[in-house]
Amino acid sequence: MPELPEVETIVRGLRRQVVGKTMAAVRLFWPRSIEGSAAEFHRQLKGMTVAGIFRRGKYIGVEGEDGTFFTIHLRMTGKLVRELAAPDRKHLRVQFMFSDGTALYFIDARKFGRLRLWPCRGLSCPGLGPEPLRASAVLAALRALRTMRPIKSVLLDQAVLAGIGNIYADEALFAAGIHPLRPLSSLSGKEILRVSRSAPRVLHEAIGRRGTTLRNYRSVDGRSGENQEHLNVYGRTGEPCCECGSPIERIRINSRSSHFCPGCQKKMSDAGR
DNA sequence: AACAGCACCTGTAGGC
DNA sequence: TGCCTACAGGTGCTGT
Repeated sequence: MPELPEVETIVRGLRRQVVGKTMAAVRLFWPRSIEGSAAEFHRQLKGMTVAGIFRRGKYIGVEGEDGTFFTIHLRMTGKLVRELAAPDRKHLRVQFMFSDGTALYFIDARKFGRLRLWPCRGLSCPGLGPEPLRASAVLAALRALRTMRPIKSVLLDQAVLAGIGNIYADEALFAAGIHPLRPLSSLSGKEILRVSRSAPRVLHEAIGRRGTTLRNYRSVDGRSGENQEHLNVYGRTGEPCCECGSPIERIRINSRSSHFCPGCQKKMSDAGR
């Protein structure tokens, strides 16, 4: 479900809601949501006072005052909410009860989301690329790679850049005017520069709109995002492109949908743009 | 190296 | 209504 802008929105909400609170009780309704020992997870978290909340890529990190650190990855349908709405009840996987009487619920219809104790303090992780929020970071990451893989696959690779998912990869490529199947190594310097600028831009814009709500994403206080009103290609198969009017096409890349405008995103290099 | 296929799971939408 | 298929914002494994 959530990509970087949605996770960032959730993290900002969590900071306001749970920092400083103490977990009086933790209940695991679906223990497989916990990676590693569920018993150990429960033992470590009970009584923990939350000192800080962090984001790294699509991971949420929660640090306790005693240095305990755990992560939450929401995968496709994970949600963190303060209030348990009736339809969410059957998807409740983990419940955190705080000593002030408030609660935080981990809801996850498809059960893909994972919580786990993190071995070290902080969210350093050797498998994650840099944050794609600055053009210079994206540029450096793309320039360091030489591969014939499609640019879309590269953007989705969390080891290259951490946080971009299917929506924002498609939107960033549309904004840059680059076809998703173009091999990275075929991109000109100017084209690499365009992607490096468009990816942070679409992410920052989406954060400003508190993310994209297509189905079940909600911020911690239950609000929808607004970025779905501003998508140019994702989920718009057959609709006219806002720039040139061509019908948006959908193809499969690495078994995932890719949406693009055949008029604005040519398959061949377009040095003239 | 990089791909497809499948696994993990459930819900929803559309065709018949 | 039911049955079927396809599809979904993610990641990780296996085989080729």
